[in-house]
Amino acid sequence: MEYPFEKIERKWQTKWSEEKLFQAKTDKDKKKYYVLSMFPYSSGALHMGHVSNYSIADALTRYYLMKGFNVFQPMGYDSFGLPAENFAIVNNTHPQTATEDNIKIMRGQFDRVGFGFDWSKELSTSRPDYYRWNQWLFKRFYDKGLVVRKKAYLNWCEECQTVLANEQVEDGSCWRCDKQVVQKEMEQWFLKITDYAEELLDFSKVIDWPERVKTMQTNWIGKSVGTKIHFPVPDTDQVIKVFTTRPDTIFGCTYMALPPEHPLVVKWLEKDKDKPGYFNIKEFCEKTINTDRIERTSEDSPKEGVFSGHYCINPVNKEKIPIWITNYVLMDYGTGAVMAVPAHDHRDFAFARKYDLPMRIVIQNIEKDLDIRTMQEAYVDEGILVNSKQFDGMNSEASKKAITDRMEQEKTGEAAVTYKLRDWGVSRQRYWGTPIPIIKCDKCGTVLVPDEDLPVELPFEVEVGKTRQNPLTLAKEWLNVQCPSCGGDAKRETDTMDTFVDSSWYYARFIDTHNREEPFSKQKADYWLPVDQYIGGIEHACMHLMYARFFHKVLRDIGLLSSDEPFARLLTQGMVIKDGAKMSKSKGNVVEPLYMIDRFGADTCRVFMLFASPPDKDVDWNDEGIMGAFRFLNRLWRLVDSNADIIKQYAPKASEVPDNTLKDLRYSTHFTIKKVKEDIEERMQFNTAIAAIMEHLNNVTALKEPASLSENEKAVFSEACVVIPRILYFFAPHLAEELWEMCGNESMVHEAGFPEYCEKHIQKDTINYVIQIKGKVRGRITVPADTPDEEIKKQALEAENVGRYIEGKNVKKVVLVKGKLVSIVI
RNA sequence: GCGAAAGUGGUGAAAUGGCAGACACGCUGGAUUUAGGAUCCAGUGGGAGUAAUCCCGUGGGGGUUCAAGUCCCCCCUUUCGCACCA
Repeated sequence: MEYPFEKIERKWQTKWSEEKLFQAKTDKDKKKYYVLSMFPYSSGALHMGHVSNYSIADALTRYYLMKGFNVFQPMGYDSFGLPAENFAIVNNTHPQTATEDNIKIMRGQFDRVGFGFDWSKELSTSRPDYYRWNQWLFKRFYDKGLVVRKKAYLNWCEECQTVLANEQVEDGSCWRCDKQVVQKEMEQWFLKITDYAEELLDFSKVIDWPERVKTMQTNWIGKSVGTKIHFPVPDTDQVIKVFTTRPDTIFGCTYMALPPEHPLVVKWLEKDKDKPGYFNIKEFCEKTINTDRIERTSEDSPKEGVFSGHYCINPVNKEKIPIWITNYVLMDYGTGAVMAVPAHDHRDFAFARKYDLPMRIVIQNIEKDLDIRTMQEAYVDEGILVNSKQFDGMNSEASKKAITDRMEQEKTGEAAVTYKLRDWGVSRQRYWGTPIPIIKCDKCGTVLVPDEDLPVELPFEVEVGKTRQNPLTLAKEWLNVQCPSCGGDAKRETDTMDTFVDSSWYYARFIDTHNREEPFSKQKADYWLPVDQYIGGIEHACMHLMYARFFHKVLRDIGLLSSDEPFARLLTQGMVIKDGAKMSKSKGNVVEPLYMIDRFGADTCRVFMLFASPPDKDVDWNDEGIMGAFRFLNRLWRLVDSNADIIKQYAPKASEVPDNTLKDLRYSTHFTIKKVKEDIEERMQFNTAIAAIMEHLNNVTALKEPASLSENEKAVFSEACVVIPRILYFFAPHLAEELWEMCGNESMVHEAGFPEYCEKHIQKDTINYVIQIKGKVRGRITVPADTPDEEIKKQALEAENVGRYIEGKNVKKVVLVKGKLVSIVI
């Protein structure tokens, strides 16, 4: 009843594996196509999102394989990280054991779906032969000055007991466990991604990335161009530098705003103990620093502050202005100081009104004169300068440059650029990650582990989860080492690397997984990279994808490869949705891929996932929907199964048959080839390609009793059937191979290549024209394809049902759209 | 608040400015019996009509055009991202 998918799928999976079909070899004479799906976390189970993602990638892999490309589609596991450690704690096992077990399970599941992965290049980031190169690269970054150790206020997750990068904080909560993140001052290792901020803004070297992702990264990097202005503190050698995008408002600056973390404020807190108001200031600073970051930086939290008792000098007019300590200035943006211009900035306005600080209008609105006494809000738009001495009368735009130029001459300021992007803190206070290859020696300070001592392996014998502490700090044998420099007693760095380091260059390791001498050979990198098509979820737009671009550029700059970008084309695939929500255990709407494969086969699952919606949109899973895909494959099976003899005998003869035999079916055959090719290559839209194949199958099965056809007709029928495996291969590869064999072929489908269509079979000799009158369809005619334009128009005017609309009316114009319609204007 | 994307039948969705709803699900009626989540046939946006045919219809309102789901302007809704960024 149902086609024997289980037997078929096992048979062809074995065959592909035996033939090493997907094992890629570096071959300069062949055009390469590197397809990569974001590798999964080693959770131990594939979910529908994976099946959807990998079905897209596999379709492309097999399509380009058929087209004769040297395709490469590797797979591996992102296997370091907190969940494994937490799992191990709960289940009283070891993260390594749990991870390796999970990988075995997942590999088994992958095999069931039959994806064309090159398993000879498999990697797993938690294995020393991978993470030793994390350490090696960390050292190269260090040598280049891209690793720094800084003290900073960092996002700390109490639940996970670790620091998080800004990118890993979502709405103030940990991206892993959802617990509120707190601020904690710590010393950390940072990678200087900000050194590459400018280049990361440049997307000219990628071929095709979604605009959305480019915009998200651009906003995240947050470049702004402005001026740095120096405000000296009288009677000291202190200078407060501020960054502003509005130097045109400098004459309106009536106070200086500093955050409590500002070094000057910290200094004052130490030495001003006897000054009046000290207690107040100290209390305010402590309260503000301890306020939750989200609460403090939320736009609608009230602006508060306290006068510091100190003043500074506005360099343009030498005015003495008070310095306020405030809760609305951030230490880690710009210079950590703001020149407050209440008349022209919303925040400063609110603050000045609250504390009754002076305001001065220096930008006049061209349309409506501003008046301090009546202003309800700051005027933040640009305008004409007033109260600005020699700059009066200039417009904002011109004055920005003029004022900055003047400051540069007087050495009181300079043009400057700042970014929102912060350096990437990579230290994690947890066990299950790459050890940072650093030794701390009391005598020599920070010493790098020599290359020949890499990898620094994670000690296996640790007490994971016994305390809240990082187990590495308790692993005495591992922790205590000799300093490589002086030979004295020293200790290892116990922080491990953020797992995003692992995924920042794995696409490059894949091309040379087993290289023991270097992370990958440059020669191979220059052939295989960049990845031609990268596929994964949008959630990585500002994290993984940006880190990987950063890494790639550094790899280039240290001479390991030559390309500028890691991923030439990026597809962000949608999520799998069920009952209006993302599948998740907590919602109880999870569909297990293995259950579906058991019931309907891997091919049906793939076809359904690809058919349900275009790849970049969410897929709506519904249990009825998959039946449609299953019925389609069954109908196809029955067609070939019951006509195999005819197809075997007559398929080779199709090209010799007169063109007019079963013309419509022939048209369907060749048109479908064209449609599938264009949908994949030009639009990467698999749902319409599959719909076209379904439609073609409907056309073929509309022909009843093929056995009673004439010889020529049998040949055309056979051609129509035998083409299907070749255009279905990348969606339902197992069934396609089987059908192809049933049709009498000994080769595998990809060897036959993607079929060519014949232009002459998709030419129609009669054409249907729609006749529109005032934009509405009022009739139709069928004319021979070679009918002259004038004749078509003439016939259109005479057509049935048209007469009653144009009778007695003046026909002003007749528009002919060749091959489509005639529009009559009356 | 700022920015981006989207809004089409009962459902998932199709439509280089050119017949809106391909393909599929679901549903209705019929055939068949092997009673399976089977197969086959017919129908299926709303309304009027025996029918030919006609009217209405792509979130709402304007506009451009012989012709608009598609292009332009305004508005509404939803989703996503950013959010005191000086």
